[in-house]
Amino acid sequence: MATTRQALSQLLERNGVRATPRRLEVLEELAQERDDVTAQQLWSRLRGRDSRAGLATVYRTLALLSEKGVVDVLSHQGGEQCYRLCGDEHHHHLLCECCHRVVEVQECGLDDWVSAAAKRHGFVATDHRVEIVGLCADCR
Amino acid sequence: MATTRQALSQLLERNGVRATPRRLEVLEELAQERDDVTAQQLWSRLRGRDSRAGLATVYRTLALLSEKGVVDVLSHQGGEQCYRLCGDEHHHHLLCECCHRVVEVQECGLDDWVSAAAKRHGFVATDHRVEIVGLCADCR
DNA sequence: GGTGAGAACGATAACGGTTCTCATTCGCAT
DNA sequence: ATGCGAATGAGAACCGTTATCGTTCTCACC
Repeated sequence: MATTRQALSQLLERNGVRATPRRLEVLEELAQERDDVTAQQLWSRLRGRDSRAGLATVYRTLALLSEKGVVDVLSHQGGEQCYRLCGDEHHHHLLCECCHRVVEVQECGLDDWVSAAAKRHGFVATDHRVEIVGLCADCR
Repeated sequence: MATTRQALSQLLERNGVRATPRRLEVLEELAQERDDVTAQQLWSRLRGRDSRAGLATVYRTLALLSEKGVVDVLSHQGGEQCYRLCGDEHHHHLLCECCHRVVEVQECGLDDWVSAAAKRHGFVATDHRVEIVGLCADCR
């Protein structure tokens, strides 16, 4: 994941989001996370650094970024929302049920299966989400 | 979906849940829903009938039933939790993005793909969830 | 048919994550 | 420099959910 200010700023502009200092701070922090984080976690980490970003700004920024497709939202079974900076392309997620590690699965190849399953029930599929839950290499 | 009191009562007992009058009312109402419903929706529908079930009881019952695997929980992208009475077997869901209809997809057949994708990243898969979003026959 | 212990229940308060409000500050074009 | 609209911070408000607690119900046992 690109972590320079410059690259992150371009990432924002490319997706039609004005690159303000606060948004860059949020995005930069997000880029350093290996796994997904909640808005509150992100906020407290920003607090731990020099940033004085308000909680509302963190929520606003994350909502904006997820709307623009810059970050992924994982709803994590009823708990709070988790955010993660992922690649632009279509992908799915592997979740470790032990350490909660999140890994992207880039190779999808499920389009045929998805549209067949949809067709069988009279649907036309426009999107699909797959979450694989399991144990990562470390937790096995 | 079986809708007789008797059948629903057996469904509860079979899953280790005592079949009390309140729980039967909740389950009976749930069995009449075509799509998924929130706890509050279910509660107000029960209110509309003869039941005086409390909101807390509805929440408690739904939590218990989902824990025992009797009902499915759909997290529906950040909003509130939705509940649905589904079949016992492993299945996935088709969601209509227009009318929010929910249809079960019984045929999975993704196990090989899932374990291969997991293995590729050092994971061992224990479970997976698939949601297909699209348009149903009526909304097309 | 009572009786007692524990589970279930209803009403409502409490909780926690998220969103809204509004006054202030900032960014940018002029 | 200046003005205007967007962005921001602090905290209140909101709302779905959970906890509390006194009451009621269920059911095994007598």
